[in-house]
Amino acid sequence: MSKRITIKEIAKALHVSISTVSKALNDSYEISEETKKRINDYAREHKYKPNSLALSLQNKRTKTIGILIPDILNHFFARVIRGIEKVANERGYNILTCITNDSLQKERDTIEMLSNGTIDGFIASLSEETISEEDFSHFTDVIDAGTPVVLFDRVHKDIVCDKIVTDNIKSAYKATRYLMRSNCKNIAFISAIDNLNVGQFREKGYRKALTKYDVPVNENLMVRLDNKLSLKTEITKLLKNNPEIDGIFTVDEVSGAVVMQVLYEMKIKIPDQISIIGFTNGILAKYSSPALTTVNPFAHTSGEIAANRLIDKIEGKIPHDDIVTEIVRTELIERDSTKRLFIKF
Amino acid sequence: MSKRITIKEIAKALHVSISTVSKALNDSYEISEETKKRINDYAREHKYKPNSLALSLQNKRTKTIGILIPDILNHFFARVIRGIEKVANERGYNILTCITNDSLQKERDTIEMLSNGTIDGFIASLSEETISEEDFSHFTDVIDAGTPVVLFDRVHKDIVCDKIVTDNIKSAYKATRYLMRSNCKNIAFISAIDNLNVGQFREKGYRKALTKYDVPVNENLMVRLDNKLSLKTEITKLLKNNPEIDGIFTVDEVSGAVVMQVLYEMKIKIPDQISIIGFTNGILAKYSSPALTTVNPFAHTSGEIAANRLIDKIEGKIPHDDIVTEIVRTELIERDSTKRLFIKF
DNA sequence: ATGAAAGCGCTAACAA
DNA sequence: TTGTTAGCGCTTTCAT
Repeated sequence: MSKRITIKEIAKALHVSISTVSKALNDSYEISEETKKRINDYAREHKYKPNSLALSLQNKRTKTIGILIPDILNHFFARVIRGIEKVANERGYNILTCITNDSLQKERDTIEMLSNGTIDGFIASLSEETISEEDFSHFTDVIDAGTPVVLFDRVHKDIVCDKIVTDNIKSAYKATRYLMRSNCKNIAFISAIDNLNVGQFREKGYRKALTKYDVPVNENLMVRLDNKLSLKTEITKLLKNNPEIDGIFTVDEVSGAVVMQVLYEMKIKIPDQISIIGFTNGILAKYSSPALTTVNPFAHTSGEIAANRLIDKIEGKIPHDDIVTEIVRTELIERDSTKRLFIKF
Repeated sequence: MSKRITIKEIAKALHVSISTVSKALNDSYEISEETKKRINDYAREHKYKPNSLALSLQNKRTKTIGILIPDILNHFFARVIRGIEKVANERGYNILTCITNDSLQKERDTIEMLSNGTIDGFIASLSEETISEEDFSHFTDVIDAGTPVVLFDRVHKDIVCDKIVTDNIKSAYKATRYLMRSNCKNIAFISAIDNLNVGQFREKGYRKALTKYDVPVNENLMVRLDNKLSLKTEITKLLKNNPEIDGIFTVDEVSGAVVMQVLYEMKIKIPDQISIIGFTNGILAKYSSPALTTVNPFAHTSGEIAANRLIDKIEGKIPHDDIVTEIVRTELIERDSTKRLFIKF
């Protein structure tokens, strides 16, 4: 790799000892201004860069944090990464992004691979498989070993660590209520993430809102899938079989878009005939036709919070046993797939 | 950080020397089977993991590659990362993802930060600012220092290194030709990336196709912007002023979606009245209503090629001065925003 | 077959 | 104010 100059070479060139150079470079009070200047000048001139590996080996910290996300094509995760990246950067940390591809094995391997001094801590969102298999030993192991871990979005109660989650129930509740207030009487529920607890929380919020306003929950109006494979078919079926539907709440990014595609094909007018609210404020929502009203989960903020929390732990600013679950609020972004309301949301 | 067991501790516990342990763990022929077994058993039992920092310091290689991308929310880049991640992983490398946010300074800082032993090589796509400022010293410096660099998508001729690029001219040519073959007579061109060379190549392809088929280029039918700020306004203006438009070729992901939004608002039928072909096969294209016919740049493949190339260089399988520019072909994905053609594309 | 010692690049306690 | 030395965790000659 690069033929960089080392402290040793500077020492030799300037006829001083290695430690003098080290101290001078670190602006130690022990070294005379004159020597400091000589050394620093020489260092600058020869583009000296401390070897971070050696530093890390010494300090027992690498100033990098490992991020584990199930999928980088998911807009929510991508935004979270951005948030993490931002504060990591501000606080002098690098991020090491790893994609688990929703595989338990990959998640395990990655953690294994990185917890040998490569990273100071993890920020992770659990893979689908991990959640369904309920195997968390790889996480509990590193946590037990003293590595700080912050989980976000897809978390699990059996993993004891800091967590950053979206206020799923409440946002789903509000979204559903919004549809009711805009006069929808038959509100469908569509999920392609029924296998994830976040999906179930959103369902809970949906049910809660209906119940609260004395609307009986109609199970026929609910599509609950574990993936997007049969999404289009199921949605089409739902709409064909239930022409009374006048509102739809979708709990994942893709479902919203697919609903709009089906409605487009069926030539159903949005929001005149059917109103839609989606979840996740990604490009899909923003750039759809019409633009989709959606719950915005503040992904960027979540990332920032997670990073700050983790770094605080790493740097010992927060004791290890101080464990919290932070709930990040959401907002509803009103666009053109719902009728405008003039009462406060 | 984690209180892992070290080679030294194993040595002490088993009353052997450090080097014996090291050799045993590396399955050296010098060590007796019996000792090896004792040591390996003990290591396994105590979950010994070699400290990768120490290894890297020793070997002068870290087995991590740094990725620099302008924006993670861009679907193309996200897919490239996936491709890189895949082969990196297969070949035992980690990836360190850094987002430059299209800032020259950030790009410079990141390279600076990582080229001190943290990474073995870079895979990068230039930031907008870097391209417009034409300041590449940070790249040439690391390249001169011997660090392998592979550039992809947004590259520049003044940086001498391996490059992986999409066949922009040809794909734009084909897309435009496709529109002509589907009987479009007045094909508009829309770009929100006029500041990038990739955008200009696509424009070149568009012009080339028209010229080739003796259609005069009408500059009034071209919208060329440096960003998406006024995109919607300009597109609306374009369509209002030029009702003869019956085909649109957009060269970036967002433009395609915005065109569809405008068309939706203007109640223009796709593809009956206007056909559209977009660029970048992201979710936006796949899930729009109607689904967008688009040029698919094989982002994942590009990532794989870049990673393989870089690792080959790192591992010395390819000499440093063997420099290539790999052109990755594209495909046209026919969906519902264009009329079906029955002649081969 | 095993171990002592040097060294990767750096810091820091201690000596001078 | 400057230098010596040990050590971070590991590999690798070179003895033994």
